[in-house]
Amino acid sequence: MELEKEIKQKSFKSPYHKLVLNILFSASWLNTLQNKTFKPYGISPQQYNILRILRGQQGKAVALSVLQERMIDKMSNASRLVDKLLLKKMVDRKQCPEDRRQVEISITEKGLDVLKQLDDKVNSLENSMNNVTEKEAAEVNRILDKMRD
Amino acid sequence: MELEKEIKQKSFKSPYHKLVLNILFSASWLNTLQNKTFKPYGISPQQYNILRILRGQQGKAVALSVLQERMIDKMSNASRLVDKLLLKKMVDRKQCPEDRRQVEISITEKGLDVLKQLDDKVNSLENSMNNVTEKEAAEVNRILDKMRD
DNA sequence: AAACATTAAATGTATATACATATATTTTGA
DNA sequence: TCAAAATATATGTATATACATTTAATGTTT
Repeated sequence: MELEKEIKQKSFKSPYHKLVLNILFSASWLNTLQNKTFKPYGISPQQYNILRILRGQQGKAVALSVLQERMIDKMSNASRLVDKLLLKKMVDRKQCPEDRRQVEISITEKGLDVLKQLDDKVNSLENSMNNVTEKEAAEVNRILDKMRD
Repeated sequence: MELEKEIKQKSFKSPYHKLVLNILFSASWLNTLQNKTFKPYGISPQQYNILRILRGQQGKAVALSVLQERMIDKMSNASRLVDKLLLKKMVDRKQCPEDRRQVEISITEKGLDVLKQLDDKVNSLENSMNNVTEKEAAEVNRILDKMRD
């Protein structure tokens, strides 16, 4: 739906102004969808993000700092998010023997299982955007990448 | 910068998958910029959003529910955000006599003054996206609006 | 008009975010 | 080699978000 209607604003002072609001609004919209998807499994979007990064490591443990730099939201607190996942036994954490400042995080069977159950739902979330063509998606990606230069 | 580099991911399983991450990442990026811009004035991006909506009313007071439906982030708690702005004397709040359930919020001189000081900085934030053309911005707007249908 | 439903806003609570500061360990270099 | 700098993570704190529940006022129905 047009952003104008979503936030009841008649017009924007420039396409750039609308762009800023549109990105923020769309992210909030996606976040709400994700929250609803993940909630039944007791995790948040950022916790899901961490589990996805860990699964991408094929069972290998990675330092917390690696998680930090790969997360979508760099400002979120990886240390405490890992705490939460640890309580839910979805990740393991152990001190790294070579450098005892570091901790190494890996995903557990339970974590993998939760991700597996979520895979279909996450896919259908992405498929629900099928009114956008692949070409259009790629175009937005190109422009957003450029915007952040 | 390419999202692939920003979150150190080699590739994405589809342009749609990248699109979701790109919107979330770009929103977080914008949010960080906004936080830095607003912080010296003691307000958050959502509080700024409320002040902007109120300024758009030409001094007229509006019900809290009007703020709610015009905010970018519908999930944020307008009631408590108004509390914070009230403490900083940037808005006024009074009970509506016709319907005492409602409260009417309006922006104060101090609120207008803060916005005025911020106008230039917000403009230059938008101008910093000048590597995106107007046409490209409009194209992204069109596609995001369609995505949320 | 009394009972019930609806609406507007406030509040409670758990979690997350933003950012500053602290702690522990390793690295560097005088 | 030992003090200082750098690094990795954890913690503290204020605010914000997500969402359920509560409170107060108004509307509706019979």
